[in-house]
Amino acid sequence: MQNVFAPHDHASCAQSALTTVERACVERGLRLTPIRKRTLEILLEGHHALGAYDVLQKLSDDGLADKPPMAYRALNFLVEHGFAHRVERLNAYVACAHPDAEHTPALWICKDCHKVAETAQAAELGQRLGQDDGFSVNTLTIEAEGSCQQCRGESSDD
Amino acid sequence: MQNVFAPHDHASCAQSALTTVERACVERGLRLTPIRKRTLEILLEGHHALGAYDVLQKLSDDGLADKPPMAYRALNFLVEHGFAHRVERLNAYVACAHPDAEHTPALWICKDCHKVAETAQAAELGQRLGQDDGFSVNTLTIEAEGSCQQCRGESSDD
DNA sequence: CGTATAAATGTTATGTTATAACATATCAAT
DNA sequence: ATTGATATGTTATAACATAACATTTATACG
Repeated sequence: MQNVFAPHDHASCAQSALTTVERACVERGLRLTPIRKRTLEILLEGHHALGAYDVLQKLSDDGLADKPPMAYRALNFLVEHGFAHRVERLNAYVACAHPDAEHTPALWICKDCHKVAETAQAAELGQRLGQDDGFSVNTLTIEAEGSCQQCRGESSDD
Repeated sequence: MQNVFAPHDHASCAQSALTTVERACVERGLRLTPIRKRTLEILLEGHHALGAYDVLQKLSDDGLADKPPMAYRALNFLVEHGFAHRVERLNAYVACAHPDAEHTPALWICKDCHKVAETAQAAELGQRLGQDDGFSVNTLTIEAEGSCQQCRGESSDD
């Protein structure tokens, strides 16, 4: 699931993510309008974080949107519902593949291939860290920059 | 140390942080120039994150700097040397009080009082989280937004 | 001392990211 | 069909950040 850094059948990877989101929207009564759907597709083209203006450019190429608020609204919709994540370190956005309810991802940003991976184990972590100091966590951001195994050309037991 | 949310003698808190940084600069051969020193003092005025332009305004009031790059350069100096941290979630900057070598802080942003606290336990955490997936972490960002004990008006065993 | 060189500051201009505010259109329920 | 909520269209501007180059100041060393 989470090794987006490794070679994989990306077409089916993206397709399955899209299908999952489509289903989730039906289930939850959310409207995956053309702009929103296309925005998700754009993010799903690769495991890279895209800036809002990159997305806007592509939406514009498709004749779907041509002004910043349009892209931001679509991106915010996706982020709000957990279909995409904002990468704070990059001021950019990346598609999410598990649109199941709330989740607090940890994001792994490879400085070499610029792909961004996601793992899910961060939620209780924040609660736990905060607890010691009486801090009640609403949202937690965990982002690491470094290099993925593939870019380091190393074997798994390095 | 880390409970900046609780009432405390802030004048001495800020003074001691400044002194520590001054010493560290001498030790490490760094130049704490007037702009840099004043920038740190500005950040130390409270435990709040300030935007670069907020800092710039204050520097300008003091006749020390009046153009964006000046503020950014001073802030970047402080961040590079661990005397301040950038809060990614806020695009803002907060003073650090332990200028001892490298450290990866976890930042706690109270949405009510807007103070930002820092704890230090995050470094190995990143390594550990990454290890499972063969990701080699260079830098780690951990930021939580929520509410501090003081703002919740709760006792410590809530 | 004086001059070379590195570091810091000064300045212009512009690039990049994001939202406020308000108008219009579309959808969904009665 | 009317209404109310949601989404989109549009203008304008706010907020954050840096590239590129000129000038000044500090420091090192002959």
